[in-house]
Amino acid sequence: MTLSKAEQTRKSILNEAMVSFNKKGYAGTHIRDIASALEVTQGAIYGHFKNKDELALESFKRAYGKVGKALWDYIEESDQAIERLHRFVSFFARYLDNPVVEGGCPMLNTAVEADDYYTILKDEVKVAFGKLQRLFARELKAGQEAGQCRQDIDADYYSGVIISLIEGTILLSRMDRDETLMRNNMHFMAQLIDTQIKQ
Amino acid sequence: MTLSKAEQTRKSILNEAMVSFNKKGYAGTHIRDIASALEVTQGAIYGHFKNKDELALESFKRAYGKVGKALWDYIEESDQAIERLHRFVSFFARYLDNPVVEGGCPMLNTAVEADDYYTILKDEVKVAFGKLQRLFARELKAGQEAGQCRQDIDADYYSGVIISLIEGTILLSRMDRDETLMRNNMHFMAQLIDTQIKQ
DNA sequence: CCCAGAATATAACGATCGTTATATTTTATA
DNA sequence: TATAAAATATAACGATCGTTATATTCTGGG
Repeated sequence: MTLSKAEQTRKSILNEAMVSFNKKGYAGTHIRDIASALEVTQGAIYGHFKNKDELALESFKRAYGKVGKALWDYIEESDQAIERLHRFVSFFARYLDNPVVEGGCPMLNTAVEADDYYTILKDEVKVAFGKLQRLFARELKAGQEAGQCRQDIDADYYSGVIISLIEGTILLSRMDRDETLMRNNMHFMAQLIDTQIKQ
Repeated sequence: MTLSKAEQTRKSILNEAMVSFNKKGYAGTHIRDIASALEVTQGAIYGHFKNKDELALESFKRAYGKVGKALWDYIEESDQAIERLHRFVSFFARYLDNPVVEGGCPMLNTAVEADDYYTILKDEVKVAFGKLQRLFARELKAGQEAGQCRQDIDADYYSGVIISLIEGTILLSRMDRDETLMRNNMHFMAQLIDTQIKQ
């Protein structure tokens, strides 16, 4: 499992690019900056990636893959349906001070910039959001089957609400670095789980 | 109130810039594109605005000013507290197909890109979000004074939840142009007002 | 209607962008 | 350890960026 020299280079490029794209966006990220930050040349980058588009796409995939894995690992620490839903939500509280990828939520950041133009990137963002929504819905349905969640509620409905509220909260709370909004909204979602979802 | 020739030019530049910044962001917007779209020269633009930063700032102010005015006009059509809260929320349903400014919510778009770098722009976004949050909270408090909203709830708490959920919903629903999420979340917020806020 | 001053056009600057052709160095293997 | 191939460095390309100095055109008050 030891990486070759070239694979290490590729990985370090991808890591640097991932952070840069997440912090500065597509248009604000420049190949030269990534190269000089790593003390390699632009030629080295183009040896590993066809062009900026491919680098951006791979960077985003890596970014949301990291988020998904960290989220899943956190959820998996419990095997109780309600607790797992609480963990799904509270996981994102860390996005204020210590996001999985520097610069905040990659899906949020990429969604905004990719919206009208970069079609390939936008399609990948849709995939990522789809996975996230299905993940919460699946957990809720599992809770229903386990008799711990109400049977008369629509899992997809609540999944959409929760994901929207999480992303909105990350956006707003990052603006003024005040913990109040994050804490309030986390409390609201916890209440929502206990009063409307919990059996 | 008739505008001079020069004032008309300035206004048309600002309008074009406002849309471009809202659709393509700061880094993705170029002075040349604005000039050629209006069939004026770059010199004309620099005659009216000091530089790109000033143009971006003025554009954002104009953009969220438009949003605020349209929102306020819509709310003002009713004088019943609960109805006004419902209008506050439902106003943003239009952001799917017909946003106030082409390209979606200016606050959402600008917040993401301005987050880590463009300090002046970020400060203005904070001002805009602050106004929006205070507006909802003020309406809720008015409802409390009128005896139409519960006395034991915190207006600022619910204001933060609602604004976050609105912005998250705009983000998510714009991704796949599916009306379902927008409709679901609008329904959720309406329920929230009727069951937790309404007296 | 004239003409000073404002508005706009022209043209170019230096910097920087993404990308590529080619030279050099390094790596992995025989 | 020799060597072909892979990885990386060098250097430059054309395009485009924000900005500005200057020339020209237009506008509104006398």
